Amino acid sequence: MIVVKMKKYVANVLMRYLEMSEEEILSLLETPPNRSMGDVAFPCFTLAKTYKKAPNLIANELAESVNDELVEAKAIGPYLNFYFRRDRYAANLVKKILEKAGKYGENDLGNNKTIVVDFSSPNIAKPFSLPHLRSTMIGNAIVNLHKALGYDVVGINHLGDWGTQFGKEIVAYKKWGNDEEIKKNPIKELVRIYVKFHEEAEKHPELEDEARVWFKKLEDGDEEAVRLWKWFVDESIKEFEKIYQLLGVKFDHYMGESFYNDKMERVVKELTEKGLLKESEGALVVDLSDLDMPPAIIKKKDGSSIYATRDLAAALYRKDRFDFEKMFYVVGNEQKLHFEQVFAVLKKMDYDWAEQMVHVPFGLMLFENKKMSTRKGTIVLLEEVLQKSIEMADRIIEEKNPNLENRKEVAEAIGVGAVIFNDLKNHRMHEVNFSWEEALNFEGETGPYVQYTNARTQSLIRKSTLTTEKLTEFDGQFIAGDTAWELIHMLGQYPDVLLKAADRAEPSVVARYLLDISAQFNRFYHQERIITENIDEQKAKLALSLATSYVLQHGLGILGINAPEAI
RNA sequence: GUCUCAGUAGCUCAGCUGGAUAGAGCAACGGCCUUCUAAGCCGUGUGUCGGGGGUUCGAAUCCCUCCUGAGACGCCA
Repeated sequence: MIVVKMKKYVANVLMRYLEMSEEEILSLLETPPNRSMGDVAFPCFTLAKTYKKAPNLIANELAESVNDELVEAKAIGPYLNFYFRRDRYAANLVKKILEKAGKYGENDLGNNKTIVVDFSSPNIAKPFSLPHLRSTMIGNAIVNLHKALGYDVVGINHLGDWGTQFGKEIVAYKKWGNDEEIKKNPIKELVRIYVKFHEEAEKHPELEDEARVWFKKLEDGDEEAVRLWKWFVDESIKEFEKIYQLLGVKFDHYMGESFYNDKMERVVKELTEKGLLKESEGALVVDLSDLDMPPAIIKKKDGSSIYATRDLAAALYRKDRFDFEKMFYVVGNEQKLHFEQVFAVLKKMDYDWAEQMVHVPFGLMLFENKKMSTRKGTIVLLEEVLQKSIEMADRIIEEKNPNLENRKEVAEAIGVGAVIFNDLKNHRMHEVNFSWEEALNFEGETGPYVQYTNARTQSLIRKSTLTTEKLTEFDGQFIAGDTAWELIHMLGQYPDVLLKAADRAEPSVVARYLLDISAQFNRFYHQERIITENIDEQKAKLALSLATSYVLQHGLGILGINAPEAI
């Protein structure tokens, strides 16, 4: 038997002595704070009531009776602590990881069921700013996680290519736009006139009405409006694609809001038939007061659509087309209420699959402690951040490893990796206050640190005379020392790390884990010589290094970060 | 005002869905490159876990309440 999950194994051992199910025991098992207290701990507090005995007595008695070839039980106070036979478990696990190679940690839990992830979704005619990085990379990680768990994943970029802002953009263009500039530098010029629109609208509120008129024209298919809109969209997508390529993010579909233009009547019709629509202050709304929510506006008083209508149309369309098991919306927390309303409306329409939709919110990204705003021109461009980071990586390579091959590619991988990792390492709900210093830091808890550690494992493999194919049999006693053992203990948890990250839709779980693995591998590396004279010893240690490398590369891959072989 | 989210070391943050002495990184100081990449490793921490109640064998973690900050709250997305 190949044992990967320590807790599962211990639970099965305990089942021989206790009248509890595997699940019950598993829910109680924990990992002791340090390895000298064992590898898995079973707290006996809850048994005290049923056995009417003090927990430490129960632990003692169990310790005496438990007898197993792979695991030894010892009582420490009220805890029953299990110590695995290190050499056997180590050889076992590392062998298993090497067999699965780059697939260790994956499983087929998803059973090819479909999930849809709606992410990134930048707004047309606006720059790809730093806050969009969050939706893009969190969404990308959720896509990768679910693929690794055996789901069919459909990634959709729900581009913000429709809405009143295009009315504003058209008005601004007609008043202040400069064709030459737009051709040269589309997004920059479009933003300039958009910002100007808002400045002017402060003084002349009637501009807002003009914008609404133009948006209505756009919805009605007015030739000029459509032509301008299409132009803005095409220019914007060109710029976005450069960034997606740099980030290594791909979508199965670009289906922006405009895609649902001809699908919204169905929503209105259905809502009407189901008697959910009512008029309020000139608009058509779905009343949600029974759920303590403000009404969802379906049609504005001028008859034009609004984002809730489009989101409803999109949900119905996607359910029809993809028949998803689950759909994730990776959108900022400030839209929480909006999604609650959309889900609530679907439920009122009697679609029980509304339960399968989840909003995955994340905290705002701030700059100098303030919300970034296109209107106010207080945004940090992602492109600029990536370029600076890549330059920084290149400078460091110049300094530390000037003869590196593929230097340009590596600098890109590290520079981009640093920015992505910096964004994904913290809990997604936290607000992130962007700081140049932190984003361009490559030491400590950073992407480059993990990439560096992986490059070290690769370097060992290159240096060794052994080939990786020969690493199938080795003696676990050489990787049973304290630092190696802690590393092995952690490597064994990777499958659960992926499950947890997917369950919580929380990429930072993976990022944190990779930092821990890296730190532990580096301790091992410094403390023990890996390429030793003793070939058996070298075999075992190299196998552990290779196993570590598989996990680091896989984890970085989940986060959407490249892992160069040498940096 | 109502709702949501956050409040852990000087700074940035972890803390396994209630457990054994609350941990990392940054910054600071001191060590470690004639042997596997120093983007590294080792050492040095007096923390009211925002305050106050409660739940229980046990609370940073769950409940209540208050304070602070951010965001949302019908025709923007």
